[in-house]
This record gives sequence, structure tokens and C-alpha cells, in this order.
Amino acid sequence: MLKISELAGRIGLSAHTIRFYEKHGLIEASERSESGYRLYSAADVNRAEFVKTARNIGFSLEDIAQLLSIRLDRSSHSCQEVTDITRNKLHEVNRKMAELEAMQKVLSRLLDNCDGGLENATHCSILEVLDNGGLATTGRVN
Amino acid sequence: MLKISELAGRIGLSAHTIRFYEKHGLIEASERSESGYRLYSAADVNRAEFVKTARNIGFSLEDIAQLLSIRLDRSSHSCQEVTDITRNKLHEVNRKMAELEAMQKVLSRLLDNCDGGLENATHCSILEVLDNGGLATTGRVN
DNA sequence: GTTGACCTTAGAGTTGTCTCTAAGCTTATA
DNA sequence: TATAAGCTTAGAGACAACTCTAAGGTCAAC
Repeated sequence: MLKISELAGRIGLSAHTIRFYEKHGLIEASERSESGYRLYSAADVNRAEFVKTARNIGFSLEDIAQLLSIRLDRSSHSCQEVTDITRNKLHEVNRKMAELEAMQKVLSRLLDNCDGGLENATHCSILEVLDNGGLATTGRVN
Repeated sequence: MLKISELAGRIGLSAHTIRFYEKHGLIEASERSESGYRLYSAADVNRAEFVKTARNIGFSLEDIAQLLSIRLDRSSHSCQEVTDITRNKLHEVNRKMAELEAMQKVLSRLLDNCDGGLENATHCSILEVLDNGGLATTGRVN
């Protein structure tokens, strides 16, 4: 049985974070010592590692809570439930990527059109674009 | 002179948000009516539109505050200050994109390997991957 | 002269994910 | 036995960018 900081070292989270995850139902200590210290069994460690892996991939704590409840009783859940969560996450990622790509394009374009020299900013093309409502010249931004 | 909701309608922000921006120094009403209503001049509207445009592009409120202070006194700031802010933002966007791309790859791979059928999740390949610390088979994830 | 839309303020709440603090008990080491 | 490191709890604080509420004043229309 591991104590909280041992678990923390093992999976690469702080003890604080582990308690935080516990409060949100993601990680459990199946026992307590006489003095009240959390004690983690091998199964607890596996679960914590599951959580960490899912977190690394980018699932939200809420997603992970759902995945855990499926994991806890695989036979009464369908595989589809898992792929749904995963697919939703992928869509979310795709959406954010599209937003970021749009930003990327605009920012690059702004930089391309501006020499960025040390002279003063009286005629800075970036400020001009911002003053004129965006990159209107070719293709709308917003 | 426009009242706050007129400005709001014009630039596409709520009156709430405009007050919020004011509290953070981004938008100003250069006058007040006798009863204390905010009154926005043409210059105020331009400034508010500048803020909105910058926000649309993805600059943070803090970035915008800096851009505004340059805009307010262009001749005592260099063009480089503007490109620095823009370049930093671009780097931030690039960093986030890279993170999202990694997530995208993993999620797609998880979905490729899982049929996602209605049968129960006893042998769900996604849960297995999560249980085994990630996509170890070919190429590490994190 | 009343209704209803609009305005004011200070301040609290939201979302997600931690991160830290205070005050106090326990355990290991010197 | 003294000290330091580690554990406990409840709860506050941080971050960004809003979003909303309460309690009340103002204004235009009918």
C-alpha cells in the first residue's frame, strides 16, 4: 500500500492534485491507516494511472469520470459509449484547431505586411489593420 | 454620442462586456450625461472597434491593453513593439496547435482501433489503451 | 402618471483545473 | 527527545473572460 506522496511520485502528479481528483471522484484510496493516512492498493494505482493517461491524452476530468464508470463495470456498458466520448473529444479538438488555424493565418499575414523596425509606430501596418476592422483587403477574417 | 447599448449593438458586444472592458481600461466613454449615462464619441467608437477587432483575431485583453497604449501615442513607440506582441501571440497559437495536433492523432488512432459497436465494453480497445498507459505499441504519446 | 425599457453601481458567480494555506496530527531520523 | 518531513481537513485563491444580480435611478411613450 502506497501513501499519497508515493503515489504522487509514481504517477507524476502532486499530492494536492491527487486529493483534488479524489474530491471529484476520479481517484480513490481504498484504505486508510489508523492515523487516517490514505493508502493506495495496486488496483488504486492502476486506476490513478488510467486517470493520468486519459488526462495526458487531453480528456477533461468529466470525460474521465465517465470513462471510469464504464471501466468499473464494463459489461453493462457498450463499446459505443466509449467511442462516443472519444469522438466528441476529437470534434472538440478539431473545432479548436480550426479556430487556432484562423488566428494563425491572420497573425502571419499581419507580420508579413509589417517590417517591425525600430522606427516609430506612426505608420505601423498592424495598427492600421486593427483600426480598419481587420484584414479586409483580401478575404474576411472574422 | 452613443449610449452604451447603442455602442453594444454597433460593435457586437453586450453592454455588460463593455462595462467589463472599461473596468480593465480597454474602452472609455469620454462623456457622461447629466444622469450619469455613458456617452461614446466617434473616437470612443473607433477605439471600441479596435478592441473588438483585436479580440476577434485572438489577442488577449492584456495584449489589447498594450496595443492600445501604443495606438494612443504611436510616435513614442516603435513598430517593433507591435510586431513583438503579434509574434508572441503567433508562437502561443503555434504551441497550442502542436498540443492539439498531438491529441488529434491519439484520438484518431484510438477510434481507428475500436469498432465502437453496441456490444459490451469488456474488450473495448480504448479502455485497454488507457489501462496500459497509452498508445505504447507504435510511437509514444506523451 | 404609469409602464417598460434602459441606465447606474458594486460585487458575486461561472468554468476548469488546479494550487496553496492554515492549523494541527503522525512518523521517521538523529 | 527534538526536529523535520509528511499527513490530515476545509476552504480560499488563481487564471481569463465574461455573465449575472440586486437595488435603484432615468427616460420616452401612451
